[in-house]
Amino acid sequence: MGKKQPDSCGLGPALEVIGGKWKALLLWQIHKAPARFGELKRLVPDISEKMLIQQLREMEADGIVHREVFPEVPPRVEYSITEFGIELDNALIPLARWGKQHAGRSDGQGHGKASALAPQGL
Amino acid sequence: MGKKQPDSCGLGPALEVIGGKWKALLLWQIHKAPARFGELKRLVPDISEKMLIQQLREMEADGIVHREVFPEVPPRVEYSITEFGIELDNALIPLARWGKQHAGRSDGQGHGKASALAPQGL
DNA sequence: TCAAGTACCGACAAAAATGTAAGCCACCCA
DNA sequence: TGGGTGGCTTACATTTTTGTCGGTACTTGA
Repeated sequence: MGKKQPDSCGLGPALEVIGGKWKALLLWQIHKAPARFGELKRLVPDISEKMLIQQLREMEADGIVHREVFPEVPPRVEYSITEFGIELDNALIPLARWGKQHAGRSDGQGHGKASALAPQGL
Repeated sequence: MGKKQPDSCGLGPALEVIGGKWKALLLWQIHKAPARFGELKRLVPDISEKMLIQQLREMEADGIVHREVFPEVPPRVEYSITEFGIELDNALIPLARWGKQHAGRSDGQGHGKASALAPQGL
């Protein structure tokens, strides 16, 4: 256990970092422009606050977004993409392109399991 | 609902196709060489037969792998990668590279949720 | 006849991811 | 004093995903 198999590519770590229902979308938004909590909430209306904060925290822990608190009044927290996040974003471009090109083959629904992993407008 | 948001990249469809715990690993194996059911079971020992067949079926439905039955005795079923699958594979290369390069920053564990999405030796 | 191999199917259950709803704290405005 | 905003936190429930285990149909070999 914990042992890597000899034939491993780097997809495991990568999918851990952008996998799930929201991360890619959030990275995409934050990449377009830094945004504050409430702003992201508006940009991605279907996400719950719990998920939003949770994903943001994980992305911060993974070093792909940066969180900055401005001790103003009213309080302001801004999330921005890091260098590391930009690299990830670039690495995602070909994949996004593939998805875009070939979206809509057996589209509409895939095979009845379209909700938990990456739905929305990604 | 079901309406696409104006600012959508192609990651949604793509992540539906290779997201989850096993698909990337399976695609990776099948890409290296066509393989039969039992062979894949041996190559990816931790997957259950149910998951194996389920993922293979979905990947077949998504057009990234091809399933061919040889009416021999004993029966033989071979899974191979399609053109479409190869394109996906290529689109995954940068992501894999990113993951490989940066695996092991806060590694060992990410943030306590390392099992369901892409674990193993990807 | 019995065991073993191949490629599955399907009921059920555990685990993981996501959602809901309520509340907290600090501050402003009226 | 009450209500509103911003950025959260927490407990609990639901949905999705994955796993376990047993069974099927066929055939070869002992």
